Amino acid sequence: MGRKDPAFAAGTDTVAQRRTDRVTISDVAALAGVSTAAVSKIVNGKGSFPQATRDRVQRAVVQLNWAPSAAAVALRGARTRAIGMVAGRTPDVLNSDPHFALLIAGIESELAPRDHGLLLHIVGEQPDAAERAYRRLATERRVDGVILTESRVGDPRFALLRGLRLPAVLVGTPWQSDPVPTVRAAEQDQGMADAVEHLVGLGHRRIGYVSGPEDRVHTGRRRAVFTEALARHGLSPSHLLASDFAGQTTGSLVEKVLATADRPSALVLANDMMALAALAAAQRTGRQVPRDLSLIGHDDLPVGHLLHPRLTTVRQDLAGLGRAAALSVLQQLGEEPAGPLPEVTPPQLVVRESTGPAPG
Amino acid sequence: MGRKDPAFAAGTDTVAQRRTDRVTISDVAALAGVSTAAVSKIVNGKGSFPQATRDRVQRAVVQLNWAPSAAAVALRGARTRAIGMVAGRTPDVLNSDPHFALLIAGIESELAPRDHGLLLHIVGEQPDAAERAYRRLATERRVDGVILTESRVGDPRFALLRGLRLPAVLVGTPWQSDPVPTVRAAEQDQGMADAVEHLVGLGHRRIGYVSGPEDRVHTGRRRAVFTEALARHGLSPSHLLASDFAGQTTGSLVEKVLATADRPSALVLANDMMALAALAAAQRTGRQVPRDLSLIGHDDLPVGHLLHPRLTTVRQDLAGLGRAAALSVLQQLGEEPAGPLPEVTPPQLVVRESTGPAPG
DNA sequence: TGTGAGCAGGAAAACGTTTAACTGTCCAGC
DNA sequence: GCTGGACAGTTAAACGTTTTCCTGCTCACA
Repeated sequence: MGRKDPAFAAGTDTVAQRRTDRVTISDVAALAGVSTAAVSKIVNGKGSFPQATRDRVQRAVVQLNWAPSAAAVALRGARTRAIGMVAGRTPDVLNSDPHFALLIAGIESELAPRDHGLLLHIVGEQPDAAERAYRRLATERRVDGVILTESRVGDPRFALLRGLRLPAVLVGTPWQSDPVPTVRAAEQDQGMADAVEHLVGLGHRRIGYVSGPEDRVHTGRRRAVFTEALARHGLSPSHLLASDFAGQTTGSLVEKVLATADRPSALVLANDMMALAALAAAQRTGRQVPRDLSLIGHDDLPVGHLLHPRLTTVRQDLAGLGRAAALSVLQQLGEEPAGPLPEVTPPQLVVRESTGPAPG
Repeated sequence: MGRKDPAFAAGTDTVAQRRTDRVTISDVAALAGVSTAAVSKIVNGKGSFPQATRDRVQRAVVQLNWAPSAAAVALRGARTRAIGMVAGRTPDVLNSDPHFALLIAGIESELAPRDHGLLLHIVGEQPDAAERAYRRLATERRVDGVILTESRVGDPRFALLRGLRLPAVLVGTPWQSDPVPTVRAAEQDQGMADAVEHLVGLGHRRIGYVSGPEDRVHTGRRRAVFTEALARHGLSPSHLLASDFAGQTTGSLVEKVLATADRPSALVLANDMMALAALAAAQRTGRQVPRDLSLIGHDDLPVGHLLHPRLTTVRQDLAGLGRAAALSVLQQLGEEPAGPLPEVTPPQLVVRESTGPAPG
């Protein structure tokens, strides 16, 4: 067994300490009676070796429980086998919007089987914090590529990452025509358009939209789609509100709007948590959903169909987006054969119980 | 500028390619006119150098936008500056339980300012998947330490990590007396006990408990606390149900219980999402909360006070736990001065609107 | 004039892999 | 008998840092 262990020239008990220390490829090589090069090639399936040698090496690997040091592999020029993601949100907003969790789950479901890690950085809202994070990720060569979400108006990250030569993929709609690879669903506006059709078909005429933060690219886009869809029926939005993603703000905003005389009979909201807040606000002010007010959310988070009434919403295939994004970076890295990415299900209106005929 | 660049012996345009490649410490050294050793010492604040030299080096660093390669630093024996976390849950359960997001946010809030990364792995529920993930993290030396959550009955991870010599900290209650460092709140059972007191005080006598999966350590513990608190009033649980963490299961379980003749008048649930599902189930079967049924959740997730009625719950300081956990690993690594960890607020009953007097 | 301290900084090894280039042996074919 | 090729590996360089000794040099002081 341990008979073949190399006895390096070293201080007497340094060796002892060494032995209990991490096991390296040389230990494996010594135990298998071959060179480190042979071990490396065999575990990486590179050269051609007789079965007997391969077995000896494999046994040694298992016996010593060896795995190549990620640092050494990375240094040697191979890959880090890690993908980065920087979330530019404050912790509590992040928390109240499970959107991220779903996306990350999708990403990991592709990364994990390929033995890649996800290096997550949650930085505050300040734009330079995110930039610093990316810069560090790149110059320290901590990751092979990054996944971006929530592109913003005038987003500086694309240029930054190009400059840093860090492969990247954006989940969502890029700002202008940024040449960064992008994953998104086909017909991505259809869901929102359908939502408007649905409401108009139910007789609603006073329909408002509560958007997320203005600096997100999708905020403007979705609102535009909303407005255009209304325009096709000769209508215009009764209210255009901008909230942040936190439920509290949305709640009081909605309460205020509902208190006015020209209140909407239906509200479309930028995500499901905002819709949940709106629902609560309506109930709190003595209104019933959908009798007095119809609500449509966005994303189709699991919470939506636990509610009473169940939430009508525009389903987004967040996990699918995450999966596609992960595969896209891996393709750029040559870790995954090129080819079409898996389909991302287009946004789709899911009619449940929070929408109904217009009152009166 | 580039005049001092070393001209390595190499093919003609290989050099050109090299130049556009990543910048290394030698480039900085050449530009500043010193050795790489000097650069290293100066940026790490080690030796003593005259201010002029320090300035030259700093300028060169900035000019070339250099940062030490994480791989090289790690290989040299310093730290990876990354902490690992393995979530042994399926993606959709992870998603429907925002508990994780909050914890992660807390962890990152301490890690980020110290330039540490969080390497996240989401593996399925199979126990060996998690074990493999830890093993890889350790043998590949990808992280300096790990944070564990959700200790399970007979949890093999502690022994595993000790064997791997990977510093670890557990968030929550260890199984038996595992000698792994642990962060948890003081008086961690008080919240649950108060919940029972609260219900009994409102006149409830038929009180049930809906727990999470049996293999979690806290499942048994909380249920025991629940049962004991009832016993102090000469009562015993009217129902003890075990659900998973998914809302669906809980919903149908609660519907079923409410349909029986000996139904409880109050229900305590293992987390807020389960309470939300229970609320919906009650409403769906025509019952009003809290008139016909009182509900108490656990964790105090933001969603709880967006609901109608607002959820009475046992608040847990998840972000605080995350922060303390992060600091605890950093202390073990010597990255953070030893000292008391920040206080984690003890679990605390937050009475809101989902609990009321017992009916009839 | 010699000596030692203190300063400013350099040379080189080490960390653990991967890989290009090479070596030695054996055998087939001419 | 010699060449060429396949086989079964080995040697050594390279990746980019950090760190442990070093080496000159200057200057004060005996």
